[in-house]
Amino acid sequence: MAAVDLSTHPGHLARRLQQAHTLLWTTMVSEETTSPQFAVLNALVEKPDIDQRTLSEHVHLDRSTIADLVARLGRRGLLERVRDPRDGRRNVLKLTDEGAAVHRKLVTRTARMNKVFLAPLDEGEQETLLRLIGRVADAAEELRG
Amino acid sequence: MAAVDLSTHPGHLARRLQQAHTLLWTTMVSEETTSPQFAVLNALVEKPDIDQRTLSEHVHLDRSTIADLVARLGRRGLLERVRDPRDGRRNVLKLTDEGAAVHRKLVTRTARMNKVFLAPLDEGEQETLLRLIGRVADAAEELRG
DNA sequence: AGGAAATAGTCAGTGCACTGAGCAACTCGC
DNA sequence: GCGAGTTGCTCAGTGCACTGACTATTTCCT
Repeated sequence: MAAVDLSTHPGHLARRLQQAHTLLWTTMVSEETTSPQFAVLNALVEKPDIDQRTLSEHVHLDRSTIADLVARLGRRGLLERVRDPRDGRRNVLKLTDEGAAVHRKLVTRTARMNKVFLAPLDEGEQETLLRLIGRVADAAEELRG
Repeated sequence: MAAVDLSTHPGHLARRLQQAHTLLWTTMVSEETTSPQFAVLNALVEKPDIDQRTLSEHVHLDRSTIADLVARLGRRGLLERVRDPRDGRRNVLKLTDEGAAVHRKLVTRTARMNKVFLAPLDEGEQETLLRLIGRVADAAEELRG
């Protein structure tokens, strides 16, 4: 069996895309706060005081990953975990002032970075790319919702 | 500062795409052999007896990651690492018969999986998606080649 | 030939991401 | 109101992926 051309394999391309993104992120956005961490901060700005389960659905990460991630952000003082008095299973997540400040700073930087990242495509292509990735990801998540 | 819509962020979408792909891979292709591992096997079918450095360029992974990955494949008997007698720094990688057999088996399965993965898009859109991702990834890799 | 620079690989450390097992707390049905 | 099932979280284990520091080998320049 001959070798296959990986440039026609969406999984391989997805990995390369994410890898390229991570590299650009650390140089243009932040060395301390990663892209998934920003996603968590952003979700907490949008919906304050949610629990980890709800958060994990919002950012599309599983509960174990969220637990690690939130613990790291907690250690850096960007958020607090408070046991829900109404429901003792839940950790209610509260963004600290510092967490909100970090989010504010990164919002502008990510916007700048996204421009650079997508610069090789014209505006129509950029819109197409985002829409097509979204459709494939949505459909796949549907399968194992 | 208000929250941002992550569905317009290519990095977030890239992560979701890769995540969806990984999930489908483990159910449709293999539970033991991951997609990056398949990329390595495939590279060794295409170019036998290369060293880890060359391999890392082919599959777009850095040398530490390759070392781990190759060690795992070696432990499973899918390849062998031989010190190059011509150049004592190099590990020459040799696919075993079993490694070649695993590759053969996975080639057909990945083809099937890619079809399912991209099924939400029509044929033209599929081609567009792969091409656009490729261009963005290539350009970003160019920056820090 | 002999020392400086480049190259291949390893190792430690950090972070993302998943599964599967297990625990504590809540809800529902009777 | 009590037991069964569900839900939220944690923990251990594995694998991907990077940086930065280090070792060993080769190459290149004088």
